[in-house]
Amino acid sequence: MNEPTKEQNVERRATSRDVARLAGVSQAAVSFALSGRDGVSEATRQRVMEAAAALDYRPNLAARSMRTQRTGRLGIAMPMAAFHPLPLLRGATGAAQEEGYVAEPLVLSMDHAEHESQLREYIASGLYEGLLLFTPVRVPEAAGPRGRQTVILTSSEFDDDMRAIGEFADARPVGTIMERLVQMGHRRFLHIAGPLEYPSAVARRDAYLAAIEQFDVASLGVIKGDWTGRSGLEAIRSLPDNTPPVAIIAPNDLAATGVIRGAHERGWSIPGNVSVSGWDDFETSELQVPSITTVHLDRERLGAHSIRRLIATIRGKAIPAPLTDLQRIIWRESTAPPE
Amino acid sequence: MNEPTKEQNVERRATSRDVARLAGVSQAAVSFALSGRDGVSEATRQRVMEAAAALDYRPNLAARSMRTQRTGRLGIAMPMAAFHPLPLLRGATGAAQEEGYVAEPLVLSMDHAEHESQLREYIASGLYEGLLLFTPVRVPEAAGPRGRQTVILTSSEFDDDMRAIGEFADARPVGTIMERLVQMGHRRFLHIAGPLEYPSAVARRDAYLAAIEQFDVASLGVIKGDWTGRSGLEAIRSLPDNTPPVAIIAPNDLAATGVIRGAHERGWSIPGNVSVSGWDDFETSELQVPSITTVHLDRERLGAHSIRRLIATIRGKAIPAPLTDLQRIIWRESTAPPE
DNA sequence: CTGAAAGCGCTTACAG
DNA sequence: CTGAAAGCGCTTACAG
Repeated sequence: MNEPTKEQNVERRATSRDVARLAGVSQAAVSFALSGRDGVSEATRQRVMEAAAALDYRPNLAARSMRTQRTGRLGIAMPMAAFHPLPLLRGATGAAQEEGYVAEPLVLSMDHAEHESQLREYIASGLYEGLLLFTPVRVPEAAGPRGRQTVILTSSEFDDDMRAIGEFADARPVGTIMERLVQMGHRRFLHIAGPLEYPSAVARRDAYLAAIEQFDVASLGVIKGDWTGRSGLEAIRSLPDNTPPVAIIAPNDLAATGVIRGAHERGWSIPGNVSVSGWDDFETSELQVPSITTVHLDRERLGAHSIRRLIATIRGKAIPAPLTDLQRIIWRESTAPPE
Repeated sequence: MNEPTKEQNVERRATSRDVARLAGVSQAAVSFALSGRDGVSEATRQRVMEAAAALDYRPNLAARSMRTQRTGRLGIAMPMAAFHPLPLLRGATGAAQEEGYVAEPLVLSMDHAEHESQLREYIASGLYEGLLLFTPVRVPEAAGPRGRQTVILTSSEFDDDMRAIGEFADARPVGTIMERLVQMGHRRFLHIAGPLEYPSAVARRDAYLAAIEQFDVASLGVIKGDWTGRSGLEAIRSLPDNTPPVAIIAPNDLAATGVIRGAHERGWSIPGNVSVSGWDDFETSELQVPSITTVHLDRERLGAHSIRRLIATIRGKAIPAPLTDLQRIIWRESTAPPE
């Protein structure tokens, strides 16, 4: 541990005082100019900007945080099993930075049962002004430190947000996929649902049931799964031997991969006897045999939008308009007319 | 923007002063007791601990950072294309927290050419005491702010670290896999290498070549790939029609998936005509048909160890002993005796 | 529009 | 072993 005063000898990072000195103005003027506040002449603002650039000045976040009583930090809670978290994180951190925040992922354990206590701890730490939750956990109100609330946005709110575009906006690709499959000649469907704690899983199941009704086709059932590949495999194993050709709507590409394996086990051809669609567009999905029809999600935009929504909530400003065209269906070999 | 003094009215988070008051000691005693430093009696220490617990006291990190002139932040730079980043992040953040640091991922763009400038920016920001680099980028010395160095640990150092266990420790599974394949009857091998900017790709290629020599078998070549599935697909397409049964060592499961698709295209059976091994143990790998023989990596332990190594370097302390048993070969359907 | 000053919460050298 | 004090760099109310 060095004594800080010693380090004064070393060349140190420029402070707002240094900028003020170089620009020939007061430290207050620097602060006002840099934050874009009124009360400083254009000429002064200009000189401050130049001085700041010349010194490569960057505000000390710790000092700002202490003075403003805000941490400037946002947490993004996601279960360790999350798929493709990096694009979402990149979108989120980029959008956060534009607004002067730092966003960091809070990786929750594999065991879903531990999520609530982990989240409580993050809230209690008081480190985060806001939390984005990509796990369906009920968080206690006012679990934060006394006197400072942590703003929490849950994935169900995103789902609601997306749904706002139209009915089942988030799950709309389900209907679109089924419509096309019906056009191909499919008359029998099966849905493997995700865990129903996830609003997105509920929305997709509801979209599935709505499409069954709308297109007047048969549903062989809705099997409750859990996003895993095993749930897809088990679903196929549970079908009777005399199952006729069927189109399966799986909750993601992993479960779809399990479905394909299960069909192989039973000697059913894909897509001849069984068509299957996934969700998420894994990197392997376009290469597997058969390649998997899936729904691609623009995670980077979703991350950026979610953070902007969180920041708007923190600041009490208007919520940004919901995103459109976030999802895209990719047709591949795992779906075809029934034989 | 609220005026901070107003918030004094609201119930606020306990400070070290509050703890001192409750424990009936000085603020200095609280600081000393909590940091475990000498110069405070056991009885005092006890009272401080109790008071801190009663008030749910947590030190204000911004204030500490300002006083100590340290940010307490570590960055983990990883390309957006990284596989399974969350377990590694969880291991890293957990280990960082134990040492009083906060570790955050810095997600670099898809375009490798941008990595260097992105890293320069992170270093120049002065926000990070240390950086862990999971991208093979040469970073300029002393790119950090004047007077405070950012400690940087690159993935090549991890590779070196792992290799310290024995020759090619990191790549040792390559030799083990090939030995077993030779025992199965394989005499012809092919290696698809990862991009050779990655020390791990070089190590695996070298391990491959060493095994070819050691077991006195034929190598059909080393094809330079880039971790993508396409590189596996292209590798197969480039082989002549009369290619005899061969065992392929792919750089990861994604490339192995490409190999399998390529073999299908050409009408070659897997694993009859072509055996293939991957690396990384994707979630889909055990479910694909055929399931993929692979190398599983304990990313959580790797993340924790890498961070401990970084912190030890920052503090000028002894580097922790290298990890063993970080990798595990998983034998699956994609490898079998040649037909 | 500017300058001088206060204070966020912490750690640590210093005097007792 | 304790207490009083300084100071990290910032933002902002206040007086001019």
